[in-house]
Amino acid sequence: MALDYQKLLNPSQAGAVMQIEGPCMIIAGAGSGKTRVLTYRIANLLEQGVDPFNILALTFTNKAAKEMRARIEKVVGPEAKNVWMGTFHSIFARILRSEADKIGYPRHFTIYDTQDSKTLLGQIVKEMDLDDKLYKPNMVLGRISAAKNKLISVQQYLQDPVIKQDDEAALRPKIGAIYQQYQQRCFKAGAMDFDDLLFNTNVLFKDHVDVLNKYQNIFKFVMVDEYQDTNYSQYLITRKLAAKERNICVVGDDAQSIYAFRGADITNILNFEKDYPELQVFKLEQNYRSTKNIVRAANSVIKNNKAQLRKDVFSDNEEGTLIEVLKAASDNEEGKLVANSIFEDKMNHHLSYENFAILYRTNAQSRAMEEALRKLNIKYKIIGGLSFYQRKEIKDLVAYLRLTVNHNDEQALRRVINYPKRGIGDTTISKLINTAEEANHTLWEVVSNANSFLTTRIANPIEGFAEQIKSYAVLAGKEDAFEAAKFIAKNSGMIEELFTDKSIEGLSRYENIQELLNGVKAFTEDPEREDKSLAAFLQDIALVTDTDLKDAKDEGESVTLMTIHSAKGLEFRNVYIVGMEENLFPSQMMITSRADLEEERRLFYVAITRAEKKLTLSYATSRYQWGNLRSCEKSRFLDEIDPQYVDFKFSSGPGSGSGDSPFGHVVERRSNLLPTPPRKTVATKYVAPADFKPSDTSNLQTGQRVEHPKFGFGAVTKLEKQDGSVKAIIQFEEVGEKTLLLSFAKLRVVS
DNA sequence: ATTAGCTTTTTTTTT
DNA sequence: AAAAGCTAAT
Repeated sequence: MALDYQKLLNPSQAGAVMQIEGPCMIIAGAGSGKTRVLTYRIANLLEQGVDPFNILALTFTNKAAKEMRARIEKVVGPEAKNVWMGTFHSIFARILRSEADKIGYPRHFTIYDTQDSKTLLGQIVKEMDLDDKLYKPNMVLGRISAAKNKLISVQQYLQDPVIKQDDEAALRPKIGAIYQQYQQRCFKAGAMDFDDLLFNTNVLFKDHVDVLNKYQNIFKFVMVDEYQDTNYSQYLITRKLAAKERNICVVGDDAQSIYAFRGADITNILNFEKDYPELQVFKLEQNYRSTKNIVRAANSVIKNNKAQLRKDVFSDNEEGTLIEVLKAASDNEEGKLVANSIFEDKMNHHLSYENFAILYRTNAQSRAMEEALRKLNIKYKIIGGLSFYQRKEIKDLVAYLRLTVNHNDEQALRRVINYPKRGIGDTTISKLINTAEEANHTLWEVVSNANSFLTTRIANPIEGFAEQIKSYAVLAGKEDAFEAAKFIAKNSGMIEELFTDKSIEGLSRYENIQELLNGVKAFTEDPEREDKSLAAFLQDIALVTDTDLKDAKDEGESVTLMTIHSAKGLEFRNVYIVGMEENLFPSQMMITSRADLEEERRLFYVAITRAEKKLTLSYATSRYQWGNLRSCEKSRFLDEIDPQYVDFKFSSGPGSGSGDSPFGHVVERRSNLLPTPPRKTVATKYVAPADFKPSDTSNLQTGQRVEHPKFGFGAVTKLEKQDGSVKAIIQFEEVGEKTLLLSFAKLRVVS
């Protein structure tokens, strides 16, 4: 049963789907059906008889991979399961595991997360007696990471005169030495950080041509989604893999490149044609997601960027409503306005909370939103933020598991060697590390033979600990991940430690451990999983982020809260972008260079184009930062939107940063809507008339005239009883029809 | 070696 | 506001 792609797709989409051999680039504007094209393209490959095992599809998030797999499965059936699909990191981690011995790593190497890397760097800086104010882990890691993403090895780093000059000019000449030490320590611990996964894949392909050959023959068709976000290291991997067959198809949108901070290099997409002169290019310019207003507004914003591929994204959808801008007096006020607006829209348009998303630049902004939503009893879910796997208690237990699988995992060992308390303090640990360093042993070798290095008094608890870990390893070799993890949690004393802590946090920590064990159980009970070992479980979670995790246990209808970065690739009917303020969005750290500012603008573009029907932007004129109130200016990005697509009625118009237009003094929308606004020059928080008192509305009748502190005067047109609560539909003079819940609408009956 | 209580620092974004 | 780091007392 062949699919009729011409019918299912528009001409450029169909073109991209039908073109299966040779290099191909799809420039896909936001909402242009990119996933659809990728899905059908793979379906088409399978239909043409390509073996699914010969297709490699690299996506940016696990979630995107999962989604695409599900969609392909719908079209072509279970064969889709065999397509190699995943993130760069997860696919190449898998390959590195099976080829690990070729580059001198253990098969069960640990993947250090960012926290592990930073901790290790901190430790190294301390050991090297360097100034920890000068060599902050964040900064050093950034430098090392940037080097790795450009495939600059330790040796090259130390030899390069330009790098040397740069570091010296920044008064940080020792970065190279730290890099060297860091790599050695990771290697000895049998650990790779995120960047190593890609770096070492390159090493593997460079030093072992036979291995490269093998994978070139496996991956006859290579596809890369979100190509604009790849870095040099990723670029080279795909180029090498595709060198033989030259069947490479990349999909991207330069306007949505938002990961430069992670080494993404936009020139990868801009220069793709140089590598493949026979390249075929398809442009998807029709947006099927959003209204005309939203698409045009987004275009008017991105126009301000200098560096970009020209394309014209357009929409044939309805005109749609104008973009609304809300101005609030504080971050909490902003939360209230947004929560109210969501509630009203849901009621007035009979929507589900699933239709709403609140997007922000930084995770810290979620708090004000959460509070406001909770007050209105609106359910919400937060994507990202502090991930489950970053919680202390989870990291502790995972450290035990990691250490069980890889005894040399230094960070895991240091984390749990004295948790729960075993009387092994900092001095002892330093001693162990020094001994390891001097004798050129790994930390584990010293720990498991403590008696030959230290006095029995101190050595005994240490060897006891080592014996414990060894026994876990024996167990893990026999039992599945769940049995092993359960035993380790109990035997290590962690369960007891947390159970005795009766504080609220202690309780939630205990529950989190249970939750993790449930996760392990689900893992081992998954019938599609062949390898149920503890090692396999750890591989599985090392690269899982919260963004991927959450929707697994969705609890009913709820508003989605997340950063704009996490929102990439998603869409919602109504979108709120909050915190539209200078120094927040664009971020303070991104306003000093043109390139950075342009990335922020692309981020704003991504945010706008998540919305299907309605977009609301909000900002606050003051905000709490580190415990004290700071005043804020509205974002320059607001003024970059072509004003014809914006409804400023609840805010000051464009160009008036400090509110000197006739309506500039309006502080928030309520005050503007009062029938006779007692306008004051000073901002007041609640601007309902001072004498406003809500009446008892339990006997409210249809037809009665009422006053509402926000909406002004109106008449009740209908009353609806609905499981205990009463909804009133009221025709207001100023703002039209609204549906309000009597239980918390403040109404005054006008007699 | 451990802990309580104090001071300092921290907020970009994610695989 | 909260977490992490530090000092002094046990």
